[in-house]
Amino acid sequence: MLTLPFDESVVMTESQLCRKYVRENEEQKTAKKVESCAKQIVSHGKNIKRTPEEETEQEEEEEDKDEEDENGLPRRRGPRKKKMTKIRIERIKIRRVEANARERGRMHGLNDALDNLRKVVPCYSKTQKLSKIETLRLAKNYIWALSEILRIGKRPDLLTFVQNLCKGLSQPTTNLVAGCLQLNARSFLMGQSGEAVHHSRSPYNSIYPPYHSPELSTPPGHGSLDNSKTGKPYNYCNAYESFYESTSPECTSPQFEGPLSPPSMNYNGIFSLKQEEALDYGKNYNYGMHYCAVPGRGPLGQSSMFRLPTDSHFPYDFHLRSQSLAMQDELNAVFHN
DNA sequence: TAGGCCATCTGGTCCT
DNA sequence: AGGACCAGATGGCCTA
Repeated sequence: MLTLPFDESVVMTESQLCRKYVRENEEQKTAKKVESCAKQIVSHGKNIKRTPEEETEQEEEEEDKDEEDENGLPRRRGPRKKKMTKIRIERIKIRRVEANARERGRMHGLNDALDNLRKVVPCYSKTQKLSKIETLRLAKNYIWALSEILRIGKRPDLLTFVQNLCKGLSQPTTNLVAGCLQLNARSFLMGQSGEAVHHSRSPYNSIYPPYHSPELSTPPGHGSLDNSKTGKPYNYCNAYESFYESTSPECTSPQFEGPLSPPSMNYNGIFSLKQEEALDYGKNYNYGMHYCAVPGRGPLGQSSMFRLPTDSHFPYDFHLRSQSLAMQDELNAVFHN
């Protein structure tokens, strides 16, 4: 019946520790409540000089004798309604208090699991926590994006990756993700014609040449999505489909076509790929969360981005061989402020 | 001050 | 009977 989670104590965060402290206080309060209820029952039993068991038996005997209902009609068959005596009410109260404590604990477990989920999705921040719903949405997008990478066998560019992550997320969360990646969130905006607007000033620009889209470039310093001017909410779903000609994660789950190994988690809760070659390139290169996206050399929005031949040799294309571990650290720092 | 988010309480349902 | 799970209600806190 009880399903215990795996031992998460080793990854307990400050917030979890704080919550644990609060929890312990609550447990003490609950214990006091139960104790007081129990005392009431005992005192009640003393007053009437009968034990609760005797009380119950007595009640049942009385109920057996009570063959007529309040209208004087013969008693119907079926489960009898037990009288709500004081002692029974107190018992119900105790059960309720205990049930509340269990429910609280259950919700705490759920929140702990959510905290752990927050740690393995991009943009984990101790100071600015994602809400529950946003965490779930981002996690879903993240899984979907990684699945797409596995399915296609090639890295998308950073901007595309972030766009996928942000589908369906609220504007503040989108801004947060953009901020984490030091991307200008405006670069997510698509032109009216559905053309991608991109000019990202990302950490990767220092390694790879930026996209060449001078006609679409946006002045720097606009760090937030601003849909108020158009009056229309930005629809990432459309953007996505214009890129990939595929269903968006908002619509369907990815179709796995091959026996790909799912991403595994390392001790940090970071996704990494199960691949033997990784050893050749040093120390389990992490992907995904520590996504070391490299902008494609072509223009963003190039629909061939995810349309590689399906017989491409995954995971060989997958290695980020040219990336240094130092760069990985830098990117990790970006994702985990 | 309204709205979002959250924790908690509560009663109902299902299952063991 | 009792525990797990769920969803609705409620009130507190925070922020734009």
